[in-house]
Order: sequence, then structure tokens, then C-alpha cells
Amino acid sequence: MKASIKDIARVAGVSHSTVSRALSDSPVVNPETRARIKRLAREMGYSPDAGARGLVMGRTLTIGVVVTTISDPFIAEVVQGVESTAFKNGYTVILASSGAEPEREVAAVEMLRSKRVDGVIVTASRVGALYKEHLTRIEVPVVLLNNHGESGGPYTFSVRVDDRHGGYLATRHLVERGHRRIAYVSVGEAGHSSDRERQAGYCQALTEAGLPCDPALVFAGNGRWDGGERVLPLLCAPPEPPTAVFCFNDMTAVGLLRSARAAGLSVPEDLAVVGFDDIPIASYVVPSLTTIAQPKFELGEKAMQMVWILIEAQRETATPQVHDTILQGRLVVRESSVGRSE
Amino acid sequence: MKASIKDIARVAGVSHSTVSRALSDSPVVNPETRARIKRLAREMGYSPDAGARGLVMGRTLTIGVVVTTISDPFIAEVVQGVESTAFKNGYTVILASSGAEPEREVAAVEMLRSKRVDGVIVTASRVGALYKEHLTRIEVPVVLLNNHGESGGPYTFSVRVDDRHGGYLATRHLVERGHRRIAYVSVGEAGHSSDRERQAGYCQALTEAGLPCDPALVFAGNGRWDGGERVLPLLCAPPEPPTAVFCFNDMTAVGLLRSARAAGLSVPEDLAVVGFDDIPIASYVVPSLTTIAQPKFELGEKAMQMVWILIEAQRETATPQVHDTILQGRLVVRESSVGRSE
DNA sequence: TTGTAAGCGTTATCAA
DNA sequence: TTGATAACGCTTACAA
Repeated sequence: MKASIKDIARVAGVSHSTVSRALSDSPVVNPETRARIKRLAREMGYSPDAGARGLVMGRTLTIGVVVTTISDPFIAEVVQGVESTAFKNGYTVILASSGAEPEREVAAVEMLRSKRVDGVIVTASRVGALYKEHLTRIEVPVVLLNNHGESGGPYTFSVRVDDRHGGYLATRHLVERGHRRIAYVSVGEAGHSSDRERQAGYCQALTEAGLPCDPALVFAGNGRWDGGERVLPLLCAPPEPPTAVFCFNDMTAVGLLRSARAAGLSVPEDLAVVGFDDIPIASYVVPSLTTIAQPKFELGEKAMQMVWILIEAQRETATPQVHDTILQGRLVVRESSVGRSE
Repeated sequence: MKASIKDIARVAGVSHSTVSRALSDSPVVNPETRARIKRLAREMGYSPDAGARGLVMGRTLTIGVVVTTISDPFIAEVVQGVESTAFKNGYTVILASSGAEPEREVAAVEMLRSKRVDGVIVTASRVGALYKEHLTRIEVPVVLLNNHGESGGPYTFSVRVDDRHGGYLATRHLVERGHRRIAYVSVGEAGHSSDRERQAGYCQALTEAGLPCDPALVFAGNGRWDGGERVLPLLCAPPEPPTAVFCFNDMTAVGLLRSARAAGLSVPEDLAVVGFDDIPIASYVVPSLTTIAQPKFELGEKAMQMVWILIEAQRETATPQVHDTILQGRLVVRESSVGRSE
């Protein structure tokens, strides 16, 4: 069976507290006995019980990560960044996916609370009101990722990408390519803050170029590829249709590319397209998609570093030296805005 | 601060064991006190300590999932299936990514052992020798996913897709489309069992059609897109080049498509292409990719159900009524083997 | 129907 | 340098 600290103590002929000290390299224990105990521990296949340790230590070295679904490639990469950084710091990641259902979100948070995680990272999703209440009740540091909700308690902060600047970069790129009529395909959901910000950046670039922010050039997608697909006919309807379009995200842009192809439009000659996110698909579609790359892994990395700092601060009941972090996206120019020949 | 069972007991004027019983719906406790205690628990924001419970119960209701990287979309979907099924059964998922580095693999398993997970699911990776030893030492049920390693201990089983049949389906499809010279692009790694099996299915379909299994038609890729890209010139070299090709996986096929396009070959007219996996990209490339779809979510689901059965069996020290499970892939016909016009 | 007491595997305090 | 002993929060005989 599983060897405990007491089993080792019995075999070694010492008390279990000596074993505990030896294994945690306490300086007071005799070097020889320490060595003997360590050898014994290895031989007996000893593995410390994290649960028992957590009970007495008041920390579990575990953090919870709440996602809508891990099968979203964007989220997956972020989680990879979290997990990898957590591992380096001796932390373990518990995964909780909510499926975007309020019920499951609450259950997930409750579960994490029971597991006594030392901190929580919440990716995406619009942290519902109900959900948020539970989130604060958990009484551990919370880091919101790409979420524009106001920071809640004293140990709640956020890490996100600069949506406004990203929108600006994407649009300025199109302006620089000579486009004058540039459309925006939104996520079509009121109060979606990333959407609002990206659109604001779009407007800023237009204004800066002396172009009007024409509401007639803003179309409603849904953030998924079918939304982009459906928007094309509307885009082409006006007597003087836009020559370029900036989409809320890559999936929307990919749908748009597909329907443009079906309609016999050539991209980028007839219509230049820029997306946002840089999901893996972006570089494989034809034409490959110009986009704003989010530093996904780094987002996860930063979020984990931040909870770590918050956890340490909380332990010492100190005011954490932390502030909301904003990372910059990067323009990745591909074929959909420039063409193969150029 | 965090309310414990004792805090509730104090307020309710009963002993902490009564509270414990009430909260776990023990039939012996007085209905009125039960109700009172439950209300109190809610008011005081009580959350049971999973660690403490695990300590006395000998089970943590937690399973560990070992992946190479969660940012692989294939793995992500599998993990989604695992997590979702786990959640339904009251289980929690601890994620451990190994990055395919032996060191980290071992550390990951050791960490899961410390957390006293009730079971482990290992996806992909060729379970190294060293790694495997640690895996058996963990003394809990292990389910190997898409891994052809022999089952280890009495509580180790596997869930996988039928690689051979998948290879057969893919190749038969090409035969039925009238192709006589059909190539295979392998993963180019000796002893890769999925590769071996898919190739065996390929041969079987050829033989069945009265065609030879010509080793000259087998080319070495590397399982990634650049491998597929590099293989094209070799493919075209012979005086009578193949008219169709079955690739070990989608990434290889996508690379092949890309270089075919660059070389001015039209797919499927000049060269029909079939992949394996059905990753998200497969339906977005141009032409879209015919492939063998692996039931990813279901693989995860089955794996979780299986560990669950094994855990129950182990608790009752019974011989588990379980056997290695093989799921069937499904041929998904798209443009790369049939063409848009047909 | 309830309370007392033991114990799960640790760490930590205090004496020796 | 080491050993008793208490404590963490919980479940579960055993007694009352």
C-alpha cells in the first residue's frame, strides 16, 4: 500500500516528525539520518499527500482555470500558457469548463472553492452577475482574462489584449493600402466590450485618415463563421460597396472569405479582408488571412504570474503591487489584404 | 473567514457530527434539525473542504489528464470530452501537460500521485519506458488514449480509434474513385503504431482491389505540415506518378495541398488527397480536405467512463468488467478527393 | 436521534 | 537534534 510518513518513521526507527523535517530539508535534522530517511522514502515509493499538506498549510498550490470550452483553439493556447507557467512555479491546474451555461459556471466555481484553490483565472465569457457574486465569495485572488468587467474585490485584476489598438492597427493597414471605404463586421451583441473597443480603434484609424465613420459600413455578424458568411450579400448591396473589411475576429473573416469565394469575388483584389486573433486556421485558408495576432500564450503566462503575485500578497495580507495589464496585439500581414503577387 | 462544520455546529447548538450527517443527508438525522443546519450552512457560506474529505474518504473525486500539449486542437477536443463527462459524474479534472519531454512527463505523473487522483487518462505520446514505470507505481486506474502500448497492470486499459480500418476506408474511397496508383505518406518514424496500422489498412484496401502494395509508393513525412510539403517533389518524381495520396494525418495533407497549389497541380484533378483526423482546419483549406474523422469528443467521453468503471471496480477490489475499446473513424468526403463540380 | 472519540497524513509548537 | 502532541476539516464507528 501507499507509504506514509509514519510508515517511514517506523522502519527508520525515528518519530514521524523527524521524517517530516528530513524530507522538507529542515536544517536542524542530522545529515546522516536525513540521508537515511530520504533513501528509505525513495525505496518505499513515498509520495507526500497533497491533500493532507494543504489542510495544515492552508494552501493547496493549486489554481483553478475557468473556460467556456477548452476546444476553442484560442482558449486552449491561453491555457497552455497558464499551465506551463503554473508548473514552473510548482502549481497545479484544475480545469473547469462552463460551456457558457450560467448553471455550470456557478457549479464550476463552487467546485473550485471546495478544492480550496489558491487562485482562479477566468478566461473569456462575460462573467454573469450571478457568477460574479460566487466568484468574489471564493475569497481568493481572481484574474480575469480578456474580460473587461470592472475589477471586483481587492484581489481581482485583469489581463487583456489592447482591443482598441488592435482595431486601429488593422484599419490603418487597410487605409495604407489605399482603401477609402472600409467596413467593420461586429459581433452583433450589445454591450460586448471587446467588440466595442475594436470598433473604436477602427473609427480612430478612419478619422485619423480623414475618413468618415459611416454607421452604414458597420454590419452585424455573430463572432462565428456563419455570421461572416451571411454578411457578404449585405456588404455588396450598396451602390458603392466597401473595398475592404475588418472583421471582429478570424472566424467571422473566414466565413466571409468562403462566401466571397462562392460569389466569385476575388480577395484581396475585389475585397481586402482583415481578421483578429490569429487562430491556427488563419494561415491555412486561401487566401491566407491578414489579422491581429493576440499573444495567447503570453496572456496565459501573465495571468498566472499575476495570480501568483496576488496569492503571495494575500498571504502576507499586503496590498498587492499589481495593476491591470494590457498586452499589445501584432499585425500579421498575409494574402487577404495584399495578394500573392505583391 | 471560511466556515467549517464546527462553526456551524456551534451556531446551531449541536455537535459537528450531526452537522456532517445533516449535510450529507443521512437518514437518521431529525428532519427539522437537518433543515435548520442546511439553512445555516447556506447563510454562512459553507463550502466543504475537498482535501479534508479526501483524506478520510480515501478518494478525491479527481482524475488526472496527461497531455503533450493542450494547444493541439485534437487533444483539446478529447479533453473537452473528458472534462464534460467527468463533471457530470462529479469528478474534477487536473491537467498536466508534458510537452513531450520525458522529464516533465515523470514530474507530471508524480504530481498527480501526490494529489491522490482516483484515476489517470493519458492522451497521445508514446508512453516512454521510464514514464510507464511511474505510471504503474501510481496504483490507480490508467486509461491510455490512442496509445497502442500493451495494457500494463490489472487496471490499465486503452481507448482508441481503429487506425487500420480508417486507413482502409480512406484508401478504398480512392480506389472507388478510379485511382490505381495510390501513395501513402507515413509519419516517418520507426515503430509508430498508428502509422503502421493506417498503412496496413491502406495495403488491405489495395490488395482487395487487386492492386499491388508497392513500397515505392510509400513516402516519409513527419506528421507535420512541413513534412507533407517536402514530400510533394518526391511524389511527382517517378515517370508514372501516383494520381492519389493518402496521408498519415491532416497536417501532412494540408502541407501537401499547399505545395501542390504552389506547384500548379490541381487537386483533386491531378492529385486526389485524403487525410486522417478531421481537425478543424480540414474543412477550411482550399480545396477542403477529405479525411477520416476521429470521434474526438467520444474518445474522451469513453475514456472517462472507463476510468470511472475501473475506479469503482478497484474500490470493491473486483475484477473490472472492461476491455480495450476501439472506436471507428468515419470517412468525410470533401473537395480534395471529389472536386467541386461533381 | 444525537454526541464522543478516533483517525486520515501532514506541519508546527514546545519540551526534552 | 529529536520526540510528543496538537491541529487542520472531515467521516464514521460506537455509545448514550
